[in-house]
Amino acid sequence: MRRTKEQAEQTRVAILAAAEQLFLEKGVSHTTLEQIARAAGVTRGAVYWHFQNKAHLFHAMLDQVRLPLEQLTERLSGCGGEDPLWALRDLCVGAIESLAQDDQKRRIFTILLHRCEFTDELRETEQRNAVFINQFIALVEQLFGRPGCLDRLQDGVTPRIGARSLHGLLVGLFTDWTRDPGLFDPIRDAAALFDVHFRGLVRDWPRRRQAAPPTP
Amino acid sequence: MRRTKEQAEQTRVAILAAAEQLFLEKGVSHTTLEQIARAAGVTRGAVYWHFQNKAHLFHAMLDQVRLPLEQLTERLSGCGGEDPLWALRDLCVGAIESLAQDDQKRRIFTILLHRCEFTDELRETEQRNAVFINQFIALVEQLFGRPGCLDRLQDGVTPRIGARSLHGLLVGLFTDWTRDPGLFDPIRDAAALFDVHFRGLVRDWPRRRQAAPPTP
DNA sequence: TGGTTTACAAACGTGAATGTATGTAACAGC
DNA sequence: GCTGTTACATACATTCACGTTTGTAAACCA
Repeated sequence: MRRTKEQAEQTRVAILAAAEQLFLEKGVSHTTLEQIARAAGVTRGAVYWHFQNKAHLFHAMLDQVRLPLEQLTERLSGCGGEDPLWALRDLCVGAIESLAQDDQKRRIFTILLHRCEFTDELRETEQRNAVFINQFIALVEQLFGRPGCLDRLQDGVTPRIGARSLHGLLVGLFTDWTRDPGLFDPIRDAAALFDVHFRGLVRDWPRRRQAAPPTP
Repeated sequence: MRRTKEQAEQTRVAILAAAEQLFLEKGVSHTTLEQIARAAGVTRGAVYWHFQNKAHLFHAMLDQVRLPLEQLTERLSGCGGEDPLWALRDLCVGAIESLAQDDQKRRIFTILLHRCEFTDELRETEQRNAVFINQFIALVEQLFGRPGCLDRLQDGVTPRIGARSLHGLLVGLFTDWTRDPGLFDPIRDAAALFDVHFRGLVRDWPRRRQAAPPTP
């Protein structure tokens, strides 16, 4: 019984959703395509029609969340008139907060950090991941090196060290919270968790964001 | 051809070493006991004699590094006459530095962070891991709350937030460096990476460790 | 409206990994 | 020196997941 194009797309997302759930519960390599198909209400035939194999399915799943994330990061390099250090801080805080608000993001990051092994078959996914991370670090490092920022860094903090420590904190908080969502409350605590670090990075880091200067 | 007791122990460590190497290369669930056995120069019979199954083998492998780690952490709660904040800082720096010095530790942590999925069969391992992490966080939180420390924390930094952010940084640096050992040099950079954070945590964090007061 | 292609379902063949059961030679104790 | 046990090797049975192939009804198009 052939479906219409919309129905086909519907089963595609059903497969993706089922995979997401099962990967989260049982781990990527312990989840079989048969289980995914059954959970999506189809057979393995449908899975193999929409995706080449499990690795491609996994890749497609990650794309749902990586693409918007990359856009968000690129926005930093533009960074209009406002303080780029505050923009960076807001980006970090927002990233943690969004974990609590966006259930799909939470699931997918939990899978990425705790439920998959980066081995040969996922090597390509790992590479793209590494590229994104390196771009982020390079961007932050370059941001810290800007004339308006560099002189605001604490003594002894180089752009290189600052970028790497900040990314470490970001990744660590992602890892910790996805492992145990009870460890802290993203909405309430994210700002404080990063402000600790920014106070170590930036001289005279304000305790609270000062009001924006009135735009004439 | 039965072996003597020492020889038997020798094959046991050979199996553990082979598993360590293969888990690192191919991921835990993508490594078969047959491959481990061949790499160790034995057959699956030997593996099943020494270990109940792959999960128990994995568990035994982790014990090689977790047990000394737990001792190290517990030493913090004692924390003799010296400044407990500096002791904590040294513990963190030393943890990162030891990654570069101890190859086995580096391999096992890489496996833990990037080459295994915490699923049903490793649930027990995951639990013990979580217990250790929670103990570490609780210990740091309690340390920050001590009379001699609490008043040295920066305004707005609670023991709760301080402990969680510090652990986040620690985990993130582990994760980042095991993913890409070229990202920074543990020996050269570990101190700077943590000092950024400690400056955000503690008031008047010294740029360099001042000489210890002369012991009378 | 008839042929073509789509979107799957069902069936097939295959290799591989697991756990267990059995065999066996040598060590360790008496 | 005999025996029970150890430290494995070998053989076996079973299950399971994968990839491919074939079948098919319905949608899409001319």
